[in-house]
Amino acid sequence: MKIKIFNTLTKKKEIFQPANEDCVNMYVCGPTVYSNPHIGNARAALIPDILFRLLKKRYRKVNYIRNITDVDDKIMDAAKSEKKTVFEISKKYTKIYQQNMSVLGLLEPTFQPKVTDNIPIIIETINKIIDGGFTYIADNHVLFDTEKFPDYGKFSNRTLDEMIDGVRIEIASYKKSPRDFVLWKPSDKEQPGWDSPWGYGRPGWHIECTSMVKKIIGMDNILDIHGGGNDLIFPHHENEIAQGFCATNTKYCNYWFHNGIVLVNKKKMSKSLGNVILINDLIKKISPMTIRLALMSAHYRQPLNWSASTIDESINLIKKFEKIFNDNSSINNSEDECDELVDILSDDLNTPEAMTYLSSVSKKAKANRHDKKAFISSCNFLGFDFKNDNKPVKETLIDEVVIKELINERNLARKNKDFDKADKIRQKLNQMDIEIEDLADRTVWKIK
RNA sequence: GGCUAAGUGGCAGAGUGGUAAUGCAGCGGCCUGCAAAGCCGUCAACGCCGGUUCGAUUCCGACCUUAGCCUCCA
Repeated sequence: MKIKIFNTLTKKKEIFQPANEDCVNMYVCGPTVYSNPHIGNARAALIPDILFRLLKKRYRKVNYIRNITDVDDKIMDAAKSEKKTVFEISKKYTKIYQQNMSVLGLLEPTFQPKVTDNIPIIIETINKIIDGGFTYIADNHVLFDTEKFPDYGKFSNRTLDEMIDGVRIEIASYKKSPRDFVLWKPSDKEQPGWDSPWGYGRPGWHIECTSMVKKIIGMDNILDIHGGGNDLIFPHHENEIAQGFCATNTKYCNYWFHNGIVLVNKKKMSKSLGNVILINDLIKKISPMTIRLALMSAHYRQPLNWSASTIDESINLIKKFEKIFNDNSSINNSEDECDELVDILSDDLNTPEAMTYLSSVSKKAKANRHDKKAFISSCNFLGFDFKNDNKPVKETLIDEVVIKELINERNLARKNKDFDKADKIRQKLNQMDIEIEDLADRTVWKIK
């Protein structure tokens, strides 16, 4: 089984070959914990989740690292506006993030390092970069000198001239070049900070990832895979590559993958447009597995347009899957008959094709045991969990007793051939957002 | 302005050097008190202009359009 993945570094689809067959290391940029996670955060976590599952199938040991950035100016701003400490804010949103991801059926990463737990290694990494002569100090900041790294810009395919064309950037006066970036910056007494060789301060934006990678995989080892949203290609990952190389004088990472962003009404989500969709809001309306499926409906490198029809189609499909899954729940829950699915996913995580496959095998599942097993084990592999409460949160607010009484009343009316009354009751249930379905021997209901 | 990705039926979305999956919606039918679900059948598409080729939707080039990045961003 060969896993192919599009490598942003080479701009080609490549066969994945880890540095060490016995242990694969993958790092993915996790959230900065300053607000509620949105559907874009979910996509950025779900794609590596699928890749993680695939890698685990193939390799004995996989270290999946997803960081938590818990020091950042945005967190400081949030603390101010919520009138809480930075620590309270980061703790609160870390918890919500992890809960949200777990509800969506994501596996826990092997490591979830926090920046605040890793200040010593960050200082050590900065020291190595300084020792290599790639930095300068200005206005109490330690800055990375991009002039000293000739490959700077290669990854994101940018030159200084192009960037100056952008002109919208306000360049900090202490920078020698606009593209230089901060490794360490000073904090005042009110701000979070740590003592360092360069005074009391805190790490810049990019250095934490590089440092935590190196801490976990070892300073001189090359990372196999690094992922993140494609809006991180520049400057974040460009800067990581520069730092990562300059800290150890070795290649930083072999394979880079980037997921496309989530669009809402064909526009990127942003607070200013007011179109940010939070996981917490979404799970009130639609089930977690519906969200999971919707996020897989587009190929990961394409933008995913989130719209009413995206949701409707996912709801329809997941209903079918759930029904067939539950009808066959006696079949064991292993993942050992999902070879076809694994083949599909091995080709650059083709999740839309995987959904097509699931759809077709779900139809055949009624007829024969082999397809039943393939369907169940494919669902398991993809993390579709219908056993737990796969229901929108609003469902818990509904009074089951009342509904059951109405259904009984209606069935009595049907028995007496009083169809007028039966239809009226169905109408009433409809108004309560309850949809009913008459089966041969009973009536089932669900939330619309 | 520069860079990147993409443009496939009503919508979503695979895929391919020899005219193209699948899902939703639509239409017709079976089933049903009626619905729903299910099943069967069915209509319908490769942005535009050139080039390469026996042949291109697929390769190459120009153009148009859309989105993203170039500033914090998943």
